Amino acid sequence: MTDAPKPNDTAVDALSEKHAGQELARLAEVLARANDAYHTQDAPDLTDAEYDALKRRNTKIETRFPHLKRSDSPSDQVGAVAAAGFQKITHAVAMLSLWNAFTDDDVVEFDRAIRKYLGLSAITELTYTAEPKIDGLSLSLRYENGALVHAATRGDGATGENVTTNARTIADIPEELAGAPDLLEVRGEVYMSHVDFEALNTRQAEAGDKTFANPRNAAAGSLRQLDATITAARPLRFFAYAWGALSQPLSDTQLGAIDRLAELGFQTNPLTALCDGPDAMVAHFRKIEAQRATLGYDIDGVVYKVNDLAWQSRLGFRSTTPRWAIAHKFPAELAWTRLDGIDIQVGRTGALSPVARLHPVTVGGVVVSNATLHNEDYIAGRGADGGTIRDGKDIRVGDWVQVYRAGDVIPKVADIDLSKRPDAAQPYDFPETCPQCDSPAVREDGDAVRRCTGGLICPAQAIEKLKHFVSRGAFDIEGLGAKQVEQFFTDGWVKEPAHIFTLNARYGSGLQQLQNREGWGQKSANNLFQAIDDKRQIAFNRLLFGLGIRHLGEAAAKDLARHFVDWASLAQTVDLAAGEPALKDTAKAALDQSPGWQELLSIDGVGRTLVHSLIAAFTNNEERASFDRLLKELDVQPLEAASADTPVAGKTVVFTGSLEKMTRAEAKARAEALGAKVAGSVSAKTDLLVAGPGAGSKAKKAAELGIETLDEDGWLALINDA
DNA sequence: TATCCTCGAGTTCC
DNA sequence: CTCGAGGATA
Repeated sequence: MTDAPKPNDTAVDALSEKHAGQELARLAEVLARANDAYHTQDAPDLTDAEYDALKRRNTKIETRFPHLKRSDSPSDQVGAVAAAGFQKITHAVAMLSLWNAFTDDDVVEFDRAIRKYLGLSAITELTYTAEPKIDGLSLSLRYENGALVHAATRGDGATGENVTTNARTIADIPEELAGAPDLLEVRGEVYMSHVDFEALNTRQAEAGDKTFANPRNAAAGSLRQLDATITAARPLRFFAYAWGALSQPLSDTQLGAIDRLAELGFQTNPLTALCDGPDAMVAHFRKIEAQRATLGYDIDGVVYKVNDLAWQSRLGFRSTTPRWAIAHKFPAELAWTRLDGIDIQVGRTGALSPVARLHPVTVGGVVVSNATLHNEDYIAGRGADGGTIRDGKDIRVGDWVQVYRAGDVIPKVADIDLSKRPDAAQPYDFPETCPQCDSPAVREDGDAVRRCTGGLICPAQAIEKLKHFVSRGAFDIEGLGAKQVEQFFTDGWVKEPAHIFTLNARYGSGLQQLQNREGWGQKSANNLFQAIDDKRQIAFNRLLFGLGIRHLGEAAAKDLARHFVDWASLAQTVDLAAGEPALKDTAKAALDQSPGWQELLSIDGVGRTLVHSLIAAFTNNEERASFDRLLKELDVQPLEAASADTPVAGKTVVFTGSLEKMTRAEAKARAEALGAKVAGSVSAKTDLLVAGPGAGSKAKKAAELGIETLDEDGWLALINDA
């Protein structure tokens, strides 16, 4: 496959405009035929490498003659896949992201919060490691009995892509480890040095291939090559800085563990230091910042971690980040450019979101042409950022604006140069009707966003709702992403979720024929129908989340699914509540008159706003009918099991009195990590009371209700089995 | 009632 | 990733 016929690259430069047009037509035809062969038969007529080479040639001609790009250009094909892509790997231990610090005060606050959580006094010794945060992409390497068995990208943190073959080509990644634990997952960053990046771009340019915007993209692009021989030719490097699953600890300190990784043969960062507190951490940060330009590779900050691993494990994790680490980021890069226009996007809930169309400008190594403008007040210079960053100046089309990438990702407007404001520039007039459906767009009292009132009449809302329905946390149908949903909607095939499940019956044969030219063949159509059928069995919480009811997110969907078991009982209770007067406050006798509301509000995490929203959705005839049509197609399963198999899973625990071996926050977090629910007061629903010294009324009440009660040691003994 | 924390919704670029 | 708002808590 590697010695596929090379397209004649020099010829592209020599191509006349006329011949370029003909060549694009030829490539469109050849690639379409290849796609068709790939999707409809099991025997592709081109190898992957040949296919890639032709596609690259096509892109190259399009880059040279942009106006010749065809409407059926192979570069825009939806279903066109050159190869199957990478397999998924589920991380044994999730790869989390880090909480960020932007100021010195944030670092002091980090230290303070940790001391508070652990119950340490201000003078107890607490040291941290500080190391540069490499701007690359994280990788997890799994070694069994000293041999590398697989390498996975971070992905969404829970599941990544299997890039083992590619990782093996990186010199810094050992194939074998001597003296390592039987099981060891090493985590670190794949990156590219500045010199290697420049050289690679020069080579790419000479070969007529695309160049990379920055070393990070070059590293990411190189690691995710389907052809490992390409990865091997790219100068990637690797720094190890953490670990996942282990059969035995590497050390009892963070620094010790890093040293151990170095002994095992990994590169570790030489600027890693031990700091005895916030002052030393900030000092090290300044030192690294001063060396930033001469390091030879990109970094975007400094990472601090609690050095003592026993303390790390006591601190544990918030939902997506560890409590024992933080990334201190360098100030964001800024760039000036012109604001060419303001467009309004309409979201799933009807929210009108203004987006800045910018004259393209490079910020932090990436070309930015859009930026979020949040909402009406933000443009007018009111609201949080408006006041503090740009002194309340309003944003006008034609302005010179300074942009930055918040958290190095989301482009935002930081400032405006009033001296360059065109005389004709007018304050932005925020639309009061939906730009998509002309329905009135209203702002409710105290609300920052203006919303289209069109509901499902509004095509934008309908499409966004469908995209949400097929999204990852909801139905997650393979092969049916945002692009496909949008296409099906415009074609009139799928107007609501139920239509996805009747697609085959209604358009099965039509789909196979009609879509042939657009990248769908019989094979991919069959795959899609199979993927859809696979999701007819769906967990109740995923269904609820997928419906796209306002304020009903992933967490609330789980809470409801846990309480109601099935659709019918939820619907019954919501219908009941709909017939009752809305509850204004929960402490009144009115509760007894509104059993529906009472039941819903009794669910932890469900408040009045969500109940209103549920009632609105269930009493809307159109929406209710569409729910019913959908349910006919589905086989709804109970809530997905959480961390089962712990002694306290699913139990409601209450802590009272003073705890001596851990703080309250710590106890709560540990209990929740084990699948328990922590409540504040004892009721009939309480399963277990943990009472420390000084327990008062709660212990008494628990005794009256006959609830099991443990002291702190008893609790620790119980959970330590887990 | 005020304060803290978590969740939901929206966004960009690769 | 960030902001705003909802919900829990003191």
